[in-house]
Amino acid sequence: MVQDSIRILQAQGHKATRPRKLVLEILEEMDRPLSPYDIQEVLRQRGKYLNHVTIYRVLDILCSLNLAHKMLSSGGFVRCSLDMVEGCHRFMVCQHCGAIREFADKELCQGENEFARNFGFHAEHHHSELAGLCSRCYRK
Amino acid sequence: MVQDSIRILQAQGHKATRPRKLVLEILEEMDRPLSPYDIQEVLRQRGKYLNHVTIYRVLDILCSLNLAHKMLSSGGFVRCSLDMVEGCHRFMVCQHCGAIREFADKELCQGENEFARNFGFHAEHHHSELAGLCSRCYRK
DNA sequence: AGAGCTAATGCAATATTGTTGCATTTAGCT
DNA sequence: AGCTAAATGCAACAATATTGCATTAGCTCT
Repeated sequence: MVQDSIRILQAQGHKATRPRKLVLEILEEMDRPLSPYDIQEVLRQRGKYLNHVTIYRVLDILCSLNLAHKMLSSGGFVRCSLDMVEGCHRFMVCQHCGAIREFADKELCQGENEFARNFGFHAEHHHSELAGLCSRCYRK
Repeated sequence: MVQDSIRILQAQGHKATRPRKLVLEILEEMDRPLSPYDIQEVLRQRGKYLNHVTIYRVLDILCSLNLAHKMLSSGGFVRCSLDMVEGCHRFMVCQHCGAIREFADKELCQGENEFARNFGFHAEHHHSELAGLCSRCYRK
């Protein structure tokens, strides 16, 4: 999976560097959003080091290629777990445990687009966050 | 309009203070998101002063009562221009001029809820931002 | 494999954004 | 007018993010 992302990076003319691999690995393992400093801390615990500026820059690129997303409510980053619907990024955010789950749906986007069009607005991409409880936390 | 918000504040046991009125006035006039420091700057230009901490605290309250919203993409705040659909906050964000337009729609929420339910997720509120071009900017 | 070129990193400094504790002030009540 | 709890301002600090520049390290081409 990290390999896939690396290949996409390279296809876009970016290099396959150690920091990029490390950041991708961390995001891969986590199902909750991590801030750049969180990522730095996780790495530190594993005896590895990256400057936070580097992490910011890696995340910028990943986001620009939709390989990661910045969660708006928390400011943290998650890796993109889909690649299906262009410009449609929807997330369920568990308010209790912080877990993230991404989904996408063309019909929802069309619905939003239609609504927007009525106001003369031309939508290009959608980012939606649903706050609530994941199945695990709901049971309690 | 500011008066309406003030009344809601009071109904919730909050006081009708000068800082709260000032912040509401500024948000009222703007159709784009303002950061707390932006608000402070606008006030300064009018010869008024509020501590930024105060502005943060006012905005916290306004958001908790849904009288304002924090725009996730920019971090800025806008006043709430609706009060129709509980827990449904959708925004068109013009990428060119920064203008914001809020909307809400029960069906969209039901659609998202249904999707979530299939993953065992129980959604409580929705915050969606559509990036694109407003009618004015689209024409260019 | 090694050399060269350019992109990427690390560092230091700084800017921006957000938070906390506490003394002082003020809105709303009697 | 006076009382009291709530709200503000201040100061200090914490967290997050950005910039310029010297150094390093991927990648390409022998």
